[in-house]
Amino acid sequence: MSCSAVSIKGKPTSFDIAHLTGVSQSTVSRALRGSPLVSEETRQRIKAAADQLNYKVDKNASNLRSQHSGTLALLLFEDPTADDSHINPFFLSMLGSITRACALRGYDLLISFQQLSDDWHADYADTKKADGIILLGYGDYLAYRDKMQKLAAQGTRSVRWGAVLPDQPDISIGCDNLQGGQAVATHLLEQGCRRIAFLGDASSHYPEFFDRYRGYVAALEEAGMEAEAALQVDAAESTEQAGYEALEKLLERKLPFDAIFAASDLIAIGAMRALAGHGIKVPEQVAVAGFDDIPMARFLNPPLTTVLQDTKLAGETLVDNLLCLIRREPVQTQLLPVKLVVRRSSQFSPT
Amino acid sequence: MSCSAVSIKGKPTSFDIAHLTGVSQSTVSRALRGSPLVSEETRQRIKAAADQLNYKVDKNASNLRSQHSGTLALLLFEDPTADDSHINPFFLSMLGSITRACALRGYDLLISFQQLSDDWHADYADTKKADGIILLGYGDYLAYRDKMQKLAAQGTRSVRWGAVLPDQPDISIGCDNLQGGQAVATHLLEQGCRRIAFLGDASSHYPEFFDRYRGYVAALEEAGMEAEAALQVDAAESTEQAGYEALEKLLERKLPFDAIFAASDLIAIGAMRALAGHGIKVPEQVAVAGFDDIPMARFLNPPLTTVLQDTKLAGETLVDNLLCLIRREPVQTQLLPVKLVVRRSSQFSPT
DNA sequence: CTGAAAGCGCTTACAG
DNA sequence: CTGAAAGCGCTTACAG
Repeated sequence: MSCSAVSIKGKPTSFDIAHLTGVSQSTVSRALRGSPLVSEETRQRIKAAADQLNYKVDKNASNLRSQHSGTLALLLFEDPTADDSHINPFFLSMLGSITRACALRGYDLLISFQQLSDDWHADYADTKKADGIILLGYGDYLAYRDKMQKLAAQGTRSVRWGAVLPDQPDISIGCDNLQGGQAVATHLLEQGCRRIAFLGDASSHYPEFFDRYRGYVAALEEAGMEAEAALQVDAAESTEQAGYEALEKLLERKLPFDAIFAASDLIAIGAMRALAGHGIKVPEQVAVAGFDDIPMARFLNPPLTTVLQDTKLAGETLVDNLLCLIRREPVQTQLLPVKLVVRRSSQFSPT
Repeated sequence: MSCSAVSIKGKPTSFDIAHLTGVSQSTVSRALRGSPLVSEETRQRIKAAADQLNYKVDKNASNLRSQHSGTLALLLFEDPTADDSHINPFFLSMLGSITRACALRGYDLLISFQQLSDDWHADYADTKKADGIILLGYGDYLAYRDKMQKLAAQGTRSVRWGAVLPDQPDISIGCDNLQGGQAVATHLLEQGCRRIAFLGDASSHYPEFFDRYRGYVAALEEAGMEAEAALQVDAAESTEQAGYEALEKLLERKLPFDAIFAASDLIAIGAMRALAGHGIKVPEQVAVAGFDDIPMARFLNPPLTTVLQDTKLAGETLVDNLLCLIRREPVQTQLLPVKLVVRRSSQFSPT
């Protein structure tokens, strides 16, 4: 089909619209950007012409000129697992809510999965492809802390999902891991469990797990008990495999335990598999609880007691805070509420 | 910290690097792009200076000039569910593999979730933000077919995940749904099931489901049986809820059945919940199979027999084909192999 | 309310 | 192998 008005090769430009409507190119630009300087009648004519030619503003040109991209970048850090096909469902859920939050605010989203070990090629901000960066993922906090520091030093605007720490170089949003951990442990104690093992790293390398652990310790202390170091088993990666191995390690210690508090749902799933392998019944003999409430938690056998993080709110908060940063408005680190979700895996009933 | 060589306000440009190294800006650009026209010695000097100033090529400028963006866009279509928080895990998995495939090929990826009902604002290509578009998602094929046609007419390069159809306006990559459906039905027949219900739309509105249904019909015919229309129940959306409702509808028909072939795993999960609600035992009384092999399939109770689609290969194929299109190389629609994964849910054992 | 003009930071013929 | 220059398609002071 040929155009009735002007014959144009390739994509039309604002000059084409200008010719077609008999105004200047500046006016076309203003009209399409919604400038109040253009009369309504002119704007309508211009819009009609733009529609007719299927004209769209070239973002590369407008971004170059106006020096912002209307785009955010999401960097998802993965454990460098051999099997690269599965991302922690919790982060997938975060990714979904961040994508939606961006769209609602008129921003596009670039995504990138990064191996923590790789060279951090978060060039999106440096190359002006994105106005700011959202960091997301598990991984050794201390290992990428200096990278965040570098980002901040370069003036890159970024927010991070993770533990809110006193000495951090950036803005972070996280859920109340401490309170979540405390809620889980309190619940398990209420079920009658007395020897609760914790599966997950409890060091400043993994501050979110550490906070969950601290909450667990706090709950025990509140109940007049003391946390036993031998009942904590590292599981740095938040994977099923790490959970499986952590439980095997726990069993090797030959200590009695009647509950498992896994630092994440994936770890809990692995632990449950290991328990089943040893013929230990969940929840009758050993109660189990996780953290995250990933979609499959309710479908497990038995359904998993866990802590729900509101990923929708989390995504929105991350995006909103980053947009504040971009607009140079003041922002603060924030702690989001969590909710204990009780399911059958914690219905402890020793005989 | 202040720069030792030249004092610069804001981000450095290629002119800054040129001044610093005593060459022209053109040479800086060539050197950084790896042009063979630059001597190795000069290139090294320029690279060193660029590193020192932390210079990065402005993508908006280079994209504008060179007329391509090095970016692909992924449009994920969602069922307009009220609860907007969950995306079908299968597509999440595809999203992961597409992201990785893009990264490996040096492309960035923009993502966007789209409601099928919404105005299709796939402006990424028109606005030059992306060189091409990947379409992904369930939804009424006929409802967005003309939109794809429009995309193609505008010269937008795009590939779609979905059924490979004779009359389609675009390039699509899909798995062999027909063979997958046949494999499931054959397996259920081998388990001794004789009255296999199909849960899922079987019309050209949902061509992937339709192909799975056709495979099921073919398997029955091969066994000398005929598909019974009353044993097929629509479940247009691929959601747990749709599966639940489909099974309730099936039960209302008061027809005997001994197996459920759900057009997707999510539908199977909903159906299993409904079966449990009626006290019907899976797999003893009714065998169940799904399609997709989403991560939670193996954790269900009982673990779900299903059809694995190789999402890694699928993502790579989509990206590679789109890149071919962008380079104006010939491409073809492709059918990817599937694999039956047998788990306990199909261990039919009537008493 | 509108237009002429400068310029965002590159890439790439063109000329040497 | 290198440089001077044009130009990608916009936005936005500046002048009216």
